Amino acid sequence: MIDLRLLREDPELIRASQRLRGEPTELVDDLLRADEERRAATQRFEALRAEQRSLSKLVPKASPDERASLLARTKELAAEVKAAEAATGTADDALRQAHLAVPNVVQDGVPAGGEDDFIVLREVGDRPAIDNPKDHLEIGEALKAIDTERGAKVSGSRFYFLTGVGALLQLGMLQMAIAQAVEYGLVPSITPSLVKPESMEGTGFLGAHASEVYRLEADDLYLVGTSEVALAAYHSNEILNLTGGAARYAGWSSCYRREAGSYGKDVRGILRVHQFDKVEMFSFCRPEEAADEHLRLLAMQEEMLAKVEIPYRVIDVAAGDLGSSAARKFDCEAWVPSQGRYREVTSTSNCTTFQARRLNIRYRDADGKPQTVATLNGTLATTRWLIPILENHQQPDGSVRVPKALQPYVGGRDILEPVR
RNA sequence: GGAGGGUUCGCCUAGUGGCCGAUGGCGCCGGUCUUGAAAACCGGUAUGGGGAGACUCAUCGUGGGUUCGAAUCCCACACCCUCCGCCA
Repeated sequence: MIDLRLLREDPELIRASQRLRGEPTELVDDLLRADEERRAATQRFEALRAEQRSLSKLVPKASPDERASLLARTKELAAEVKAAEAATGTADDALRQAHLAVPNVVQDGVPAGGEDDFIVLREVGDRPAIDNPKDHLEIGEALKAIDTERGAKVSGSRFYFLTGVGALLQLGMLQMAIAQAVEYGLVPSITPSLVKPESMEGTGFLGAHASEVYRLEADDLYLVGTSEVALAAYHSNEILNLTGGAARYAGWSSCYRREAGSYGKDVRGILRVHQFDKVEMFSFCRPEEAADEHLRLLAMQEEMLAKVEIPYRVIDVAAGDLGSSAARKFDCEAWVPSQGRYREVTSTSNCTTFQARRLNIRYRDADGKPQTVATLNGTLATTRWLIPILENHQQPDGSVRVPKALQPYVGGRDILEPVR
């Protein structure tokens, strides 16, 4: 939810952000109107309520004949108060709806446009020269590391088993991510995969992406698509102490996505699956520190990519391709030799105060006054990384070289050999 | 799944219809005293909304109801705890 004070002071700023996203500016005017109507309704109610309370206090002191007329008046007032309260409730609901409809204000410098209008900030690493590169599934099957056939047999399409060195590789990579996170002072966390509706809603995943989310009808719980959900809601309705700096976490969880509407897209291998594992970073910090914090998260992602020795590029995602909570988003895309192009392997978003306002997460400023925190998130490692790791490090004989930094996390193996 | 107990301001607690936004203790902050600290004493100590402001409104788990008036009475729900059963 955007800051209503900012909206009142500078509605044009919000309209400009909407234009950058390619979203209607009318939503901004709807919100302004709803805000005004709610304030008017509230004032009406409060005036009536104040009168009711002061008259009510006179009742016990009144003489018997005064009392009769007083009671007549207060009885009338009670009905008016009730009506005014109902009107306030209606206005509140309308405001909330209008409020939820407006996405976060885009940060200065974000490119305008949609999915293809990103800006490439840099390309890092040398792409390996591989003749007729095999794709990750072919390599993974030869290593007996990835089994999508049995995944489909047991659970359906877009499910898979990681076995043998495949399982070891994923566990090792995620452990390396946690180790790096700990090194930088993040609190390692294993988070719930099932969350209540308010947690899902608070993080903004029930808006445009509601159809992406698995819901357990019988228990009214949702399967998270990322531990961002649980980590964001972890401090909901709290006032954090940020005097020692940002509160930072690294959450490890399985993630679940319905991938509705992506039929026929990336069906081969483990690029786009219903369940995967991920280590996700999450920061709560002062709003004025958020842009720097964002760069810090990006740097940690790049450090991880360097450790697994895969070429990648960093893109500044265009406004129209941002999630509703994000003010800015950087993606790292790894080089995938079999496809001859870059594919997203990390994403980091600065949600400024947008997400925290909905989740009611605050800190105390220098004057001791509660203020809304900024939240940021970013991928540190995920199942998908196995793709560029296997493909970029494949050898002509079908084996796969293990990057040096990863070797200690896979039992010291430096090479993964095909299983015959 | 069954039975019982509970949910009040950071923590503990008082409060059974108006004097209650709410008692007391602990904690915390400030002050006095002290070479310093502790102790003692004094004062302060929820959040959100509206208003230029004096101020005002909301919030005692949540939602409804009764009443001129609800932390307090009634109904429903949620959550927590204990015990029994079941499962792992």
